[in-house]
Amino acid sequence: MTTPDPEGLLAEQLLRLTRRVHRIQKRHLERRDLGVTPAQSRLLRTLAHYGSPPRMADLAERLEVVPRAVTTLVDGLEANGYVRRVPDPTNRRVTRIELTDEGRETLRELRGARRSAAEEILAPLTEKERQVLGVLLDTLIDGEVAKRC
Amino acid sequence: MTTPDPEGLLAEQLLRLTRRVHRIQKRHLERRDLGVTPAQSRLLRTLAHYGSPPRMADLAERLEVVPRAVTTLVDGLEANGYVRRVPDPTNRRVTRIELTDEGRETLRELRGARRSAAEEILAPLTEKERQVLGVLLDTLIDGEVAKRC
DNA sequence: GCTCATTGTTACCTATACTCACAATGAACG
DNA sequence: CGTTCATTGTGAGTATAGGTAACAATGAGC
Repeated sequence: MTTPDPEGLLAEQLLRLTRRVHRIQKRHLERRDLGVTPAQSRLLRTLAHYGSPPRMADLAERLEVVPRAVTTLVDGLEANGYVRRVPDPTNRRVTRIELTDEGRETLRELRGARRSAAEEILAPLTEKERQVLGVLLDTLIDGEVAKRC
Repeated sequence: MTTPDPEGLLAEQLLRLTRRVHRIQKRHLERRDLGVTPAQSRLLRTLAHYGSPPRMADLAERLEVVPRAVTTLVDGLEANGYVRRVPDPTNRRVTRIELTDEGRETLRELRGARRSAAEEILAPLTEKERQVLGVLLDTLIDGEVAKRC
């Protein structure tokens, strides 16, 4: 457009794009019919990065949401048998979240959904442009984290 | 990380960043205490781009949401006196949405909120990097639009 | 042993956007 | 003219994602 306001526009673009990412992601997830919402998918994916089952609080921090939000997500995933709450033997306050075999299987299928969704979104960009975009987004994300410390 | 999955990661980064944009935007809006939510702010801004008052349907298309969603947003803005619903004399089905003087005033204040929010988000990037990011995001957005036609 | 911090959860609220159904209106056409 | 069909906005209800506040159970420090 002709607005002399690149900064405001950037936020606008980001939001607009993400609404789209959400929609596309949701559609690809629904197509697989696994009963997994985008946020649950994200938690599942995050879970796979841990060596040993993390605590709820760990997940909350990693996902950048309040602990209460994690409870709801885990509830849904547990109802579908994708994760399991296991009590920590050394500290009875904490519950650790474990991927079930079914959860691992689902994760594999989700990877396909994620890939096709990403491909659909990023289609207009060349490989090189995608790399640049990745670096820029990383900078933004890390910048924010650094500020907090 | 070490995940050999740049495409899935990009979507992830985008979503993560936008959650943050949302939070920051919301905080900056609340600070001004204008009773305007992020989505309402976006509608208000969109409204300013029209020469003559658009129809609800126009706004829905521009905002890329279903018409029903616009109703709710306009309800909120109208309750605060920022916009006005005016019947179209030539077609009694359509309602046109008009910015009030107060709405225009609010828009000016919002610009400040938007700028400071954007500055906070984009702080880690140089001017040049911001431009590149803008172009890339634009490409993604336009690519999607082009595909639809 | 008392106080205080940590951990997850119950209960509730908000924002955003969706579908479906519907009433009012306009347009097309026999 | 009237019948049919498309357009336009909205009521009703739902889903997703997140947030706050209060709380009970537990652990840690002194």
